Amino acid sequence: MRLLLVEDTVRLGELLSEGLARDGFVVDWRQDIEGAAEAVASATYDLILLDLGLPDGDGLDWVRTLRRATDLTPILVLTARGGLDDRVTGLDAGADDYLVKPFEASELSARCRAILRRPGQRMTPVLHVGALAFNVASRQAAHGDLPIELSRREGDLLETLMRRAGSVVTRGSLEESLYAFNEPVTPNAVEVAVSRLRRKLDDAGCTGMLHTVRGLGYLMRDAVA
Amino acid sequence: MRLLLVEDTVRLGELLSEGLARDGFVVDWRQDIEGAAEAVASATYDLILLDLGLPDGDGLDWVRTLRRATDLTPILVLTARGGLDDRVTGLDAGADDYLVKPFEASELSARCRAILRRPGQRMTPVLHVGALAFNVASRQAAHGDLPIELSRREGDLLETLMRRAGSVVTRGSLEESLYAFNEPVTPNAVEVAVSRLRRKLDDAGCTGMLHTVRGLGYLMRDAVA
DNA sequence: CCCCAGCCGTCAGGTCGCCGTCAGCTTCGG
DNA sequence: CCGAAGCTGACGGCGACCTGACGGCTGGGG
Repeated sequence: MRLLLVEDTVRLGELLSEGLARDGFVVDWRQDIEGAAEAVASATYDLILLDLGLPDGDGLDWVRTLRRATDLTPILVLTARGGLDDRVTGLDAGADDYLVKPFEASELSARCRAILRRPGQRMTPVLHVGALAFNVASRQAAHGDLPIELSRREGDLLETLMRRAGSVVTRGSLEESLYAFNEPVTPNAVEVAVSRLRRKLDDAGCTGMLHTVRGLGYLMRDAVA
Repeated sequence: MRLLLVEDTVRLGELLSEGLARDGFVVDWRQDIEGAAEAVASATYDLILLDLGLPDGDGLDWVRTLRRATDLTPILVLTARGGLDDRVTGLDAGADDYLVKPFEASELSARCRAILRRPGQRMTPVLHVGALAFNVASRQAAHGDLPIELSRREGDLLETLMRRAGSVVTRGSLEESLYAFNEPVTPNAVEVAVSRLRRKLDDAGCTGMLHTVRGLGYLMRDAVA
């Protein structure tokens, strides 16, 4: 789960980035609308956290721009203004939810999870591919009744692959969803992660579900002949 | 997906070419506007990556020229100048997006993917010819329900043939869409690729769809008696 | 604070599939 | 029946991918 945090206060930005990262999110942090627009153009986010009152423009205008461009990424607005009017304006502009400052980092994480879990959103609590299941909230995988212990990366990887089960996920695309821009990483990192995940799946009896598509990427699908 | 990279710095050009190639793009790299214009005249690109500040002219002028000639290939401008004015000028000239240096190769790839995925979809997700289908995104082919495993080249080849199904595609034209200029290749390479593709299609039951037109090229069409 | 354990990114060496080349064969037109 | 065009089996180099080993880092005890 990759988030874009747009917040101009350095102190707060750092704090929130850390808190969210600690809760397992991959976070890109930008400090103005220009930077945010750039980030959105370069990567796909599962959620955008947007502070209003940015130095280079009105955040809500940006929301409208995004929506006009048919970008449906959920947006959570963070603001000090808590009045009902502001709230309505925000939701009208196309935001999905509001969180009024001040709040705890942990509260923010919880709210993020809630939005991502929302009905109609992309997050089903439990993903299934054949006999393989992955509980997104608890980060637990299982093959039938047999639980599979996964590390954080392995879980993230499995999640993205399962979400796009049946189609090829490019290495670049995986890299994008596993790492923020400020985490430089060799291309090999993804291979290694896949290798380790594959081993655990195999050990659990899920053989032949995670395919390599040479020159393109990886493909998750139910083991069919 | 074939890209034209226009960048005069040798070091950077090499780096980006490699990075993009690694992410599955076919890349032609030119170092000046003259070379770029030449390339555009002789091949069709899915995206142009244009550095400004080239030795033989202003890149933005070239963009305007292209647009005036109704060439709508998406253009991503790479530049060190990040000011808002420059940005506006670039977009006004007809560029589709801006990426400010310095950036990572992986970031560039991501941006390319984002642009290519943009609405306006120049690309039908699934091509059909008779019972034969090819999913351009997942690079998977199928005859009815039976999936057909294709290598990268085979997929590229099938894609071009299916896109022009019903008309003869010359060997030269195939060569152009499969290979970048800097990949020297004997004419026989295409024949071999066709041969291998034909075998896989035959094995999957798609007999007699891929015809040879002696002296001209190849023709893909539904098998009719 | 130190130590230990697990995670994970890096590296290097090995394996293997892809595909371009070649050469010999087949097909086709005249 | 000849020559040119096209086909295809064999081969080999290259590079993508895999994986075991290593070590920096982090988080949790004690």
